[in-house]
Amino acid sequence: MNKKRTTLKDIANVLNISTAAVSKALNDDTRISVKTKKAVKQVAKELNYQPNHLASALRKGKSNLVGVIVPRTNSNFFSSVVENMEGVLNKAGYNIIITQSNESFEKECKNIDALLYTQVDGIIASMANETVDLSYYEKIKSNGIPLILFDRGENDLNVDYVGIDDYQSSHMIVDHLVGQGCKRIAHIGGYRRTRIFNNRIRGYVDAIKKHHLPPDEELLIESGLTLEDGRLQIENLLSLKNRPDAVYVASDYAALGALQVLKEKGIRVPQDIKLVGFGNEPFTSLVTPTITSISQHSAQIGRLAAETFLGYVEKEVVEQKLNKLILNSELIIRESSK
Amino acid sequence: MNKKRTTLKDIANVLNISTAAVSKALNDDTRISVKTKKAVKQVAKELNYQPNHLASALRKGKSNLVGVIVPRTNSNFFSSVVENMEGVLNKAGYNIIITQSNESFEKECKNIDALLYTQVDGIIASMANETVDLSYYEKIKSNGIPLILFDRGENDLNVDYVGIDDYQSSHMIVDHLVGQGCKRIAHIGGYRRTRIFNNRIRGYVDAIKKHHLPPDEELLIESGLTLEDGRLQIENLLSLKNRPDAVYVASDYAALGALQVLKEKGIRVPQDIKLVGFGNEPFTSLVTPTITSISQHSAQIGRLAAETFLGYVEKEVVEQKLNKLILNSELIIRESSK
DNA sequence: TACTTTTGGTTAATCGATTAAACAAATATA
DNA sequence: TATATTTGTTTAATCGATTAACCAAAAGTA
Repeated sequence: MNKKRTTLKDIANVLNISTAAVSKALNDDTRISVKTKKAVKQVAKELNYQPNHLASALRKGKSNLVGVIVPRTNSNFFSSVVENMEGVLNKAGYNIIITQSNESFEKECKNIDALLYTQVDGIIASMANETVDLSYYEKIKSNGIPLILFDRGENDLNVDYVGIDDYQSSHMIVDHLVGQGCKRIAHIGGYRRTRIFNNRIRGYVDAIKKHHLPPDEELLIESGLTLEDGRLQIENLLSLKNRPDAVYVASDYAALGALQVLKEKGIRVPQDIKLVGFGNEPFTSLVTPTITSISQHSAQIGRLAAETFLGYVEKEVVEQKLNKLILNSELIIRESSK
Repeated sequence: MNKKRTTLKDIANVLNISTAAVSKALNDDTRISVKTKKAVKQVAKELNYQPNHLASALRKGKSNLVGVIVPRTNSNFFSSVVENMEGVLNKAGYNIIITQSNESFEKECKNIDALLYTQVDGIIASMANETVDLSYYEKIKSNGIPLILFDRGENDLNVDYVGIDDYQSSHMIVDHLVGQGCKRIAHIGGYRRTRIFNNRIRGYVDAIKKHHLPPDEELLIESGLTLEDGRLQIENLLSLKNRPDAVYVASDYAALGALQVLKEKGIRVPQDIKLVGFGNEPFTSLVTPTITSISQHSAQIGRLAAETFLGYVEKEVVEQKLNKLILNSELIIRESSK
């Protein structure tokens, strides 16, 4: 019934003043008397006035909306990143629109279009695995709104980036395994074309060298890092004449797949082979044995990405300073590597 | 540099026609000549024209945005629901705004305000556990936009609802356990005040009766259903003189907690005690033993909720027919109960 | 007193797209 | 030929909030 939302005009009519006065009163303009302000706010409450965002955003040329694109929200990492991002942005008066690419390039493009169409004031994104064509991201830049990438970010784009130090993380893992007495450490990694996986591989290779362990091509594998990939690649490693005594897997899901196979074959973890994952997904502490993994400080990544965005919109001067924030990760040591 | 987005006016100027003609051409109005349409679309592409959603939404009084509120996106259930919802809505020309309540009533209220402020055309929500005060949901209704609840929905609100048949699900579980030879089946449930948990409890009690098993108050426990709660309550059950031979836990997380304790104590699952969870979270098939659970058809719930919304906005006549869609669930039998 | 400031507003333009109403030119119909 | 209809477009109003520019009245100041 009561479909009509109350507008500034309705309030103005009640008090017999102009809509401009009402608008200013609600925004606490100094040129409006305390008395009028009180009256306006009173009537606004009575009529259950809800400002029309579309109108004000249109007029002000600013929507106070930030678009967020993630591969999927269904991992702990991304959901925690988003939650913290939202906390920071809400406090600054922004609301966020979360979209999922489902790891699909096509969906990601659609999301970007939808967000631009909604006139978001900025976009914070983590790219889909598939994404290699960056023209859609260029589109964001050419729209003149800030773009901040996190976790998965091709930096050829020349935009801000927040993530962890993957190279350094690999060092931590190898150091730990060597400390546990391992001499043949394998790495089931992602594909080199994705920057973060390339960095993990580089870190692994350099750390192996650092410890004067014999490098062995057979011990380094690239894969898609799904659970299935983990199962498949551990089989390959087990079929070697000279089996590894430790496996560092660049994703928790693949690590879990590897663990399943090891258990099925009666190979004891960590006694026979030590295992380390990456990402600190909740299940790593739920399975038996619990899996050692790298925690990516999702909360901090979320906050920093949000603050980077705010740095752009809150400053008058749009200084195009590039921020590349590389955080340290943390090695969570659990049963699988002790 | 190129901060100015191109507008209808820019296109109109290039072609020396009115903005009205441009608008109509882009919307394929029949009164515009094919020639003009072609020219307009051509120029639009050249100037990289992006329609301003705020302006058109303001004018049309319709934002083509649907707000979605979930407790958290980080479970497989909700993320799958949302994904499917989005699929249906996108096809109908709607974009969605996902918000998380983090199970907090306060956050939920803020989300509702933010969504209304953004002028969404409707809201699809699953309520936070905390939520008992429904005034904010009333606010949505009084705004005149459709409200559809799923999974967690207090139906006193008199709004549409999509969910599974919890009562029936309990029956399936008990039937299955009885079929496996169990005689003392315990239930670690949620709090009765939440409708879905109450239904699960009712189903459990009635199914026990149906099979002529002796009802035992000690075997029915209400709890918060976190992993910790699962650990705690299984301890209670184990300390009984007469232990249960099966435990039906109303959440996978709590079931996992129970499983951990059972394993720690050397009690074999399923040989000594059979275990069933609820929700079919991915980890149920990852842990050892894999956990039998109830799958909630998240994809279907998402699609149906979206379609229910479309039913409101696409029909001219706003018939306030209430839809309560109760779907059948599916029992996924795994190692823990065989 | 005469002029300047301050106070507290009002008017009107604006954001960009849509659309009802108007209208000129072309075409059809009687 | 005269009138009616169709085609293709323009004009102008509109959505609701904001804001630059303006103005009248009250208060301050020389």
